[in-house]
Amino acid sequence: MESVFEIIAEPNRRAILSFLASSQHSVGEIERQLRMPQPTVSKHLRVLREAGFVESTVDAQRRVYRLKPEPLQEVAAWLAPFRRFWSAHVDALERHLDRMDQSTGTKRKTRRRR
Amino acid sequence: MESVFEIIAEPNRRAILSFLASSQHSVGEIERQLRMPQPTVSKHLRVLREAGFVESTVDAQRRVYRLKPEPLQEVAAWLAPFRRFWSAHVDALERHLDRMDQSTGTKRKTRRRR
DNA sequence: CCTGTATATGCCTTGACGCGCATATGCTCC
DNA sequence: GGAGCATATGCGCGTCAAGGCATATACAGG
Repeated sequence: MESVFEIIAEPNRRAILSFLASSQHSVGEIERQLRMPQPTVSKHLRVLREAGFVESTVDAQRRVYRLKPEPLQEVAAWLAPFRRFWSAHVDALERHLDRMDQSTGTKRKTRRRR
Repeated sequence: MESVFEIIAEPNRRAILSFLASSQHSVGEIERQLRMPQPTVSKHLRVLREAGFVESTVDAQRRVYRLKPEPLQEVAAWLAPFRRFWSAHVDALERHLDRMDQSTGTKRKTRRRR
């Protein structure tokens, strides 16, 4: 689990990050908001913390987690070179994002009959 | 292998994408440039193709692959909400990226100053 | 057709990771 | 200092994806 990309490959971790984007939260708040078992939350937070995505401060028995920007900026940095490329394709994107809201079924049937 | 994030979690696939960002290339060119076995290249290209990251056209026996923008834009879309949050932390980023230059092989030559 | 080249696919093994569950650690307050 | 809450960690299991290798398909030219 070294690269930032592997870290954000996990849906629950992305959910945690998005939740923390609004403001900082305790473990319990994350647990309730995202409806995942507490050990799961703690484990993901550990991964995120060790990768530098979040940091925590202690408030009595609670631990409050907040975002750290660097790793996500690293993702953005990798993404940047592609931006030039897609400026030409802007409207194709909008159609794409619209389409994939409900369909997660990524099954393509490239049967070539003619 | 459903989400775009899992797709780009694989280093070889990111390498292929980055290579294709410059221009389109055949499978053999990718194979030689990135020095990976041909079946590996084909398998990753299959994944990328089915996820909509690339498309191919046939040129005699060759298959020429080129980028499609939508999935990467999807990543950018997920990343967008965090951007507001970073703006405060800009210089912390530069330090971070500077530090990880030699570990990841990402090229960066930004000089910090104060 | 047959050979060589370019690309794709199938099978197998291996290793990593996420989860559930139980349990441990830590802190607060009475 | 003991009870109770908040969070962390250890363990075992199932799953799934990546790599290596062999092989299959497709196409071009002699």
